[in-house]
Amino acid sequence: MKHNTLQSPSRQKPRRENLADRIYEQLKALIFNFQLLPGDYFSETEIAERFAASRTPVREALHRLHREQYVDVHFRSGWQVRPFDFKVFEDLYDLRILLETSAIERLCNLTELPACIAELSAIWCVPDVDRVTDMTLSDMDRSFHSRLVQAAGNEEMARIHRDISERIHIIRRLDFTKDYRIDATYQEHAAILDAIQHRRSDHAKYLLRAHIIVSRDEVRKITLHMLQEARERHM
Amino acid sequence: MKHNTLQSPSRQKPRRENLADRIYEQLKALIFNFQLLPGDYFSETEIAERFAASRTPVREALHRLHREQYVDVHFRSGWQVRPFDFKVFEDLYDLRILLETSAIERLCNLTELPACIAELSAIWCVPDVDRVTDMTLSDMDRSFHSRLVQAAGNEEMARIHRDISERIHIIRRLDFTKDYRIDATYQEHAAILDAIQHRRSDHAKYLLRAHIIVSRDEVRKITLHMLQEARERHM
DNA sequence: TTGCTAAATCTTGTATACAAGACAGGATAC
DNA sequence: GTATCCTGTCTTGTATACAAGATTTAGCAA
Repeated sequence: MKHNTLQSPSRQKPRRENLADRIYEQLKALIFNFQLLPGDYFSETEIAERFAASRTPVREALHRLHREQYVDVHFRSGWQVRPFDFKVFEDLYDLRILLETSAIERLCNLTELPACIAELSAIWCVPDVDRVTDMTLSDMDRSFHSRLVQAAGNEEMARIHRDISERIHIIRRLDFTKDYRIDATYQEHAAILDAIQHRRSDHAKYLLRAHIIVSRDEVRKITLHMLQEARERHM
Repeated sequence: MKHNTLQSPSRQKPRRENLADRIYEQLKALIFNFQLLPGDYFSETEIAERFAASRTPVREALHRLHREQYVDVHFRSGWQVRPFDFKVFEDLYDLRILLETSAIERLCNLTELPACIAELSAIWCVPDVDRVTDMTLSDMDRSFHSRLVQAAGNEEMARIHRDISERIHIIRRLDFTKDYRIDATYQEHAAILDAIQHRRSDHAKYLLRAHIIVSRDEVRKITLHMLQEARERHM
């Protein structure tokens, strides 16, 4: 193979929108919205017809979703939305706790905190009346935790944290339908930020762990509830 | 879209070998062996001709390598082996330390250790003469650390640990060319296993952290050395 | 009704054709 | 000499055709 037959492109192009990406996003949305249910079988042709595209970009999107554990491919027998696996979510939550407490540890060892922390405080450490809700609380919560990890400066940890947060998000959203969690979320985030700003590492980690475990337990209940409902539907 | 137009395939098929997977592996090998150098540009057609295949499976392999951070795609301007980024490897090492110390912590809290730990001891806690070397030390080392994380029981952590270990492996292999590291590796692994078996969590974590940091520093030196050589070649 | 066989249908995997744009190099204007 | 524009070549992105096999279903026998 000849090397360097291509010249170096002058600039990094902004990866203009392509069909495969669009289909990827929309397909993921279908899965997130339970329009494609865990366990459902479908074919590339079906998806291609639905999006008025050819199989090529659909395949690219599906293989990407496969790598990200959302769907499974069966050789010459179609695709399947990966069924919920209870343990996977438990494991992902534990991994989140690990990454986020590590981030807190690192942040608390800094003499000067990144500007990002002050920005988070401006969002979360506010009286009730100043609370903005242009995002859903679910998205705001995800953003809070992601930015916390990002602020610690390890890009790889941040990238993985984003990925697993998104995977959890499928089921996590369902939690925030309950109003009483809104106040609690604000208070808990504010307390965590406060502890970080006072460099109380262990306390911050303790608060965060408790905060995430509440989520995990809620999700556990939701999962059980969904399984129950699914069973009833099929009886 | 009609749901469930497909019936459930009776069995999980063993995903028979396909061309895209083969090309993916071979392409990764090319990158690992520095036959494709970081920074090199190439096109899908070149790769396809080299492997006597069409662009379709090549594209699938390349997109997979892209998601795994090995290559970059430039819109209508070819592909590029992602240049080495020093900080990425540093970050990956820190993530490894985090995952592995977490695994040790968990293992040390078990009343009964998984059988896997005894198996590892059988490999690493042996006198010099009993050392087997059917694998390269580099592969054995990777296997040791992966199995340690696997033993802790969190599948997601184990999966991510495997992925990052593989990414580090590109450069990590170069370290084990030095003979004096062989003895050290055996001793350090044995010491870590011993500490785990005696439930000395903090000590095991301390040993492991030191063990990985040595690797990281070696890699750092290698990277600097390679950069130096590359500079000299281009002068 | 039940069980078996074979063809018809449908699936993914792969090769190829086409489209739209990026890039290099040369011609041209000045 | 220098800058600009044009054109040909090469690139990836997308659509489509074909291959090989898995699944289903119709048909038939007992």
